[in-house]
Amino acid sequence: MHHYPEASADTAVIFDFETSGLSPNYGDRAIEIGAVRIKSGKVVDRFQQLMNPGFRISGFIESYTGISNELLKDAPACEEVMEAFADFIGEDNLVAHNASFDKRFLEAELERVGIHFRGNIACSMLLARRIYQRAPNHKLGTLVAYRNIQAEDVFHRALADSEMTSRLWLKMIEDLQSQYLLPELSFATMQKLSRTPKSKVHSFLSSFSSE
DNA sequence: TGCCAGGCCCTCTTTAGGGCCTT
Repeated sequence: MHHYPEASADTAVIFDFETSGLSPNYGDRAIEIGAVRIKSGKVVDRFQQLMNPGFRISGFIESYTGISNELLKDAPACEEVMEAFADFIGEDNLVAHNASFDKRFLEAELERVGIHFRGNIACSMLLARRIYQRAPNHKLGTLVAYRNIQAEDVFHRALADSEMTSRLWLKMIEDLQSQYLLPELSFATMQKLSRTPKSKVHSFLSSFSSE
């Protein structure tokens, strides 16, 4: 897999996992993957698949996600789905909301099928904490409302959350471009911004725009 | 319905603690 951090920020795969819990190191597995591919700011492809983790999920996860054990019973195994998702990712850069969480599951599930993921992942939450410092909080649902982004009819399903994260990602690009008069933002610049101390965000963007 | 992990980030910090996010 080759990845291109110098690629434009508006071309990427935005993805989201639903899982049986919080930690793959403690036996949790993916139960659903959803993704939206954007190219030059437009949605050009989608991926959504439930997957059977091989055990019953808790009642908490059933009600949190709306994904029942009954639904998972006939779903393909994680390994089969993850191989297909690796093909879907291809060479694109990745985005997720609170990416450290989704990255852990992506790496753990891909390792199970012999794929060592080495791509770039940007975090929309870290960016939103810098760009929307006055938002009430930086949960996906709050940011969607805060920025008047079209919501899906459900939350906590993989494709719906991916769709909303993709809209948030594009909105952040749009807001940065209009606020700092930037002609184009690279994926790498977005990643750098997500690691810039909050107090230095303005100077980072100002210096970048004058380069 | 929740507090199982872990990275980020602030503060009454660095020999640490706790809230925010994700499921």
